[in-house]
Amino acid sequence: MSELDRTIHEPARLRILTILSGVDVSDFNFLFSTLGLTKGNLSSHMDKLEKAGYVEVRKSFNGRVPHTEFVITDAGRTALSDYWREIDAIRSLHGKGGD
Amino acid sequence: MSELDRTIHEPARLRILTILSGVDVSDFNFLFSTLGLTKGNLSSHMDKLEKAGYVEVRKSFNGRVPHTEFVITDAGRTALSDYWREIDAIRSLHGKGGD
DNA sequence: TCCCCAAGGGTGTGTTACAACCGCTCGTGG
DNA sequence: CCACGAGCGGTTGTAACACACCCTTGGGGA
Repeated sequence: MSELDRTIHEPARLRILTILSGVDVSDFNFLFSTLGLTKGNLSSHMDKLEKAGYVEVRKSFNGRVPHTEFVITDAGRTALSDYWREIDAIRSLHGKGGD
Repeated sequence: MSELDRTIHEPARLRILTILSGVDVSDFNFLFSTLGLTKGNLSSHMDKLEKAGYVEVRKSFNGRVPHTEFVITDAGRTALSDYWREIDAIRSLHGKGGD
């Protein structure tokens, strides 16, 4: 009965990871405006994802303006697809006998 | 950006509701042994599901032995399928542009 | 030139919510 | 009288989210 990965299960992070799994790279502002989180909140979610090893954070400079980009890691991809597998497993609990 | 129903999103309750959606009726002991939760924990989850109107609790007596059964309500079924719809929506965020 | 403000990208704090566990209870059957 | 079914209540710990604030840079106006 492997438990769902709580790092991923949180809706905000699930959205983030799923988005990242579909693009090569995404920047702070895109996620910020897409997700409707506060910057602080987004920042701490990204922090958590980075600490879990699911995303790589790339800080660059556009001239002198800091620019933060995020890339999903292999571990992140793996964890995400495991997560979806788990979700599907739960979904298919529908139909078990139990009376 | 409708938010996921947190009542359902909790893994234990997601499993419970999904199981209930596939059987006519399920009793306390079945869920207890299936899910591997403590009784107190299971009880409080069921309480939350009942308060949300997602399950109906049927307390009967087998002779004099209390027997508790749970049935998913229409509201529960609706909320659950909405939930799966939402999950699918998130899942399909995969593929949005954002560079 | 100086001033001020906005925007990018955060940090730190506090509140609120809630999951999970434990111990207790209360009734019943053996 | 002991165990079991079923559940309640309290506690603990953690986490999300908001909010307020910070620092830096770029740009506009007087």
